[in-house]
Amino acid sequence: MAAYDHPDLATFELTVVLRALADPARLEIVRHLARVGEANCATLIGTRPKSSMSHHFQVLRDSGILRTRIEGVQHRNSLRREELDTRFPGLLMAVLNAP
Amino acid sequence: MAAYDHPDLATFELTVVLRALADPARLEIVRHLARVGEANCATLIGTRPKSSMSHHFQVLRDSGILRTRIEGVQHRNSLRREELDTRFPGLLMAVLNAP
DNA sequence: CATATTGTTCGACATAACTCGAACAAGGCA
DNA sequence: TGCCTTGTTCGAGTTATGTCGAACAATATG
Repeated sequence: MAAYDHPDLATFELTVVLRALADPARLEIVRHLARVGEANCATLIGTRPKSSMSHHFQVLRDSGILRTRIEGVQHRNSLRREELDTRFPGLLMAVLNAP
Repeated sequence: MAAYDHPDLATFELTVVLRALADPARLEIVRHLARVGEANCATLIGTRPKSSMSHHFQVLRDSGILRTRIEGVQHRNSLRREELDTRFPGLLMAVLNAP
């Protein structure tokens, strides 16, 4: 498996990021990653099928919210916190702290 | 025209608010209101037809982002800043300050 | 009352988005 | 090599969302 493409910080679009966060499944993923730091896809699958999760990870990746690092067979995901904070100060924190 | 229903602070849903903000037209409306304080629908219509704008205002209203006050024939819109800030601290500011 | 102004509502259409099974790809290991 | 694990990709189906014209409602004004 080839490495993923991650968008550059300067190209993050606010509406794209907001749309990516505006889904319950993805919000759950983001909050989980905020707690554990890094996780592979499997550990994040609740009751949803793999293909659905793969889709959500792609949306999050394409928007710039997370990064996926390949290690063997596993794909390790983590938030791009510093970059997100640089481009959209306070946004991620507000979302993570929200009820 | 009867007064509008505005959702209660405690019922604001993060995903609903994010989805409402995740549209270019609505983001423009929100940013404009942040600048001018209050505005009726007509002054916010760019090239879009009235029915489209009415739809966007409804989405923003239903999510809790803005309030609409009826004064004669005009409907005056303004952000529910304090309430939004109470429920989602920092969120609106992050969105308004974003590039 | 007649008319203009402001917006809403309705209905239809187009497009985007989420969901999920099935097939596929790549790495690790016996 | 054969098989298991981890995810992706594809395709189809369903639902949600945005767009816009046309008709309607409410208020103000001549």
